[in-house]
Amino acid sequence: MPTTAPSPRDRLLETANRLFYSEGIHTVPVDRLVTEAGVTRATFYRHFPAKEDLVVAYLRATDARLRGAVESAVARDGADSGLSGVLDLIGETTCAAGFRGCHFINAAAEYPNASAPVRVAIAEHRAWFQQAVTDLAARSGHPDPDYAGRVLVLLHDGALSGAQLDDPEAVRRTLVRAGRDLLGLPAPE
Amino acid sequence: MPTTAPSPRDRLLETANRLFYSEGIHTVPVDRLVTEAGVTRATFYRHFPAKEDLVVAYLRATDARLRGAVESAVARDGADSGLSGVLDLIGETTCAAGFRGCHFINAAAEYPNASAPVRVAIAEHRAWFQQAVTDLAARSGHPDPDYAGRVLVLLHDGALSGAQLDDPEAVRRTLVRAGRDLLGLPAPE
DNA sequence: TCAACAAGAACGAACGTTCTGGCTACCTCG
DNA sequence: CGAGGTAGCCAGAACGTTCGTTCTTGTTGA
Repeated sequence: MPTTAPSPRDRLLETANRLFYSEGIHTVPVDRLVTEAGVTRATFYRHFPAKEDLVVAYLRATDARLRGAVESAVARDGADSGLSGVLDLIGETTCAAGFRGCHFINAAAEYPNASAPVRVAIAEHRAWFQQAVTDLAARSGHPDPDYAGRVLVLLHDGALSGAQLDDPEAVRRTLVRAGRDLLGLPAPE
Repeated sequence: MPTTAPSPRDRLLETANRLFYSEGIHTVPVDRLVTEAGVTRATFYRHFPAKEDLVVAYLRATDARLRGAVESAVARDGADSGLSGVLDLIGETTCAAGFRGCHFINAAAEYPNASAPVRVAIAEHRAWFQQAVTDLAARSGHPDPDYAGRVLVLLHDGALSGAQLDDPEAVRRTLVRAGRDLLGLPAPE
């Protein structure tokens, strides 16, 4: 039996995630969103006062999904610190089909005003990730976890940009090797 | 005596560089461009058949400027390989006032179609930079210049994204330290 | 009965682009 | 030298389209 159909709001969020990520935000009109989500304009504006509110909701949903993915990757690493799992996760992400860079960096390019709600959501996501990898570095016994965390963020951002514009597989290999070198992790089997 | 006034085309390019970079491309209408450049619409469309042609010209002009900046940084390094100078150049760039990330990565976020002329210009710029730092790594005697070049691009892209969204000075320090670690350069004085 | 939704028309603003008309500088050819 | 043409530019109106947002009406299900 089919599961219950997702609510209009969820369909809008799912459509927003697909279209905003693959085609950009300003280039996707409300028309496309409501058509492909199978809802009417009235329904759209009942759930989101304006298009920008959907953008923020889209980023927050993406943030929640990524937090879950990192948690899983860390858990998969078992007794290890989790840093290796996070490196692998980034590498897998950048090589996935339809990959088009970082949801948040891309959105920031379209919202230059640093105090816009969109930018607040971006800043919150980045602050979480920075803290998460710094904690992992500390847990792994790295002598300078703050530095290690910042390097991981640097490599992460660079990989997400490069994998979209250059050769994704080469970027993935470089990321994993450089991450392990810089963090003092052993080479993979 | 004042130098001769720049041509309408040059004023358009200069205005495009300023506005596109600081506010994004789709968010800046042709109205703003012609008003702030002090030209008329007719003049605009005489030099550029469409807005997208100005975007491409803006990216190519930026590309030329960056090539010159890297050349100067390498030359400043004197007898050294030039890698140190390039690292410092990136660090200075990311901390400059009005910095808003990479011209090319930002533009790519607004032009998802990988075969668009804008994306071609972006690819050409990235191919040049990749080759340039790889050459420098080879000249410095790095045992694996291809790997070193790719790491430098990774760090560069990450720094440009991070400096815009996080603490620029911390990003700069992390970039220089990580770059020197990987390249086996001595720590700065 | 009421709130959520479908369907679609409608609105005002903003967009990229084209057009009309007049002014000025420069080149050409007598 | 000087008349006449040509090309580049200014000023601003105009066009057709698309955008984000609102409104109207009718239907469904709790």
